[in-house]
Amino acid sequence: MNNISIYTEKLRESGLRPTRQRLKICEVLFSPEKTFHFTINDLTKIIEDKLSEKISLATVYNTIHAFKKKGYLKEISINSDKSYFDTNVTEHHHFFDEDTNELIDCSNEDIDSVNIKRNITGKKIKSVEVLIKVATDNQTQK
Amino acid sequence: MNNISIYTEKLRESGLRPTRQRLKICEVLFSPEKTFHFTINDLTKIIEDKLSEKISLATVYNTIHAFKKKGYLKEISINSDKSYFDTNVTEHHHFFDEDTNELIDCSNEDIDSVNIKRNITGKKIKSVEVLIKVATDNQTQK
DNA sequence: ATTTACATTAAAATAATTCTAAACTGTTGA
DNA sequence: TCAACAGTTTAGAATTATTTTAATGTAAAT
Repeated sequence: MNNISIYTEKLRESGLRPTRQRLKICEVLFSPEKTFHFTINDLTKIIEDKLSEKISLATVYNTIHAFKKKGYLKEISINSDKSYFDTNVTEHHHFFDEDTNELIDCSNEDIDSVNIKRNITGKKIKSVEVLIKVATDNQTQK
Repeated sequence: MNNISIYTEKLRESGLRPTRQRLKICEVLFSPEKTFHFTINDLTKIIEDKLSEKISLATVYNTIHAFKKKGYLKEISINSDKSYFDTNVTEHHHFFDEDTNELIDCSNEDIDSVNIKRNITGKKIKSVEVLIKVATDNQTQK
């Protein structure tokens, strides 16, 4: 698998220097066939465990924010304690399993598009996100 | 205005002791005719400035969480840096102004109810929240 | 009144994230 | 090719939000 040249190209296109660290992070994030969700903590663990690479936490944050700004990642807010990121940057919504703290993608068929009948003067809609929290029946609402 | 006896009663009903601190917080949160949004920081400032009362930050956190658990407040996650709370506990959605960091309630007329066509096996839907991020046109998406 | 269980408090601890300033490295252009 | 510059990385410190701790205080039950 030599995606490295592809990632190099992509990074350069977006005005980001293709450094060793960024290429590694690209591999972790964009090589899997399926998109996925992660926290900075998850990502750092993957980098350390799977690839036996040591990338400074600050660099991971920098890179993730750079990728987010370029639109290669989406940030999803569920609770305040940490940020979740999504490698699926298409417009879509989420289920959040409160029992397992797991995020599940909604496909277009899962939910009708949200119809907003009001707008805020002078403002443009930047994003519309639906978050459906689920839990087993006996669970208290969080 | 003697809501104090009302709050005392409410607290007692929910199994919370009506302490001086809790009654003060009730006054700040539930006396205004209009519901509103706040962060813990906002609330602490209001308590210190408007009422010249000093309530320990830990107590504010405890109380807000107790009130949330009892269903007197809702927590809204927008970004990871802080939690927003809402004294409007009815089912409703929000606009979030990225320029001003302001939360705006959606009324029922503003948005059609969200139609979810999928369910997660063994799980019950606990909440459905729509968050519409807005910003002035020239603003970069956050 | 006393007791008891729940609350408050300041301060310390923790966790997520950002900042800093120095060292490093792609890239550009001589 | 190589020097020089601008953008990057890094470890560690700083910051911010929140939680924990352990001692003290207080509402309510006995």
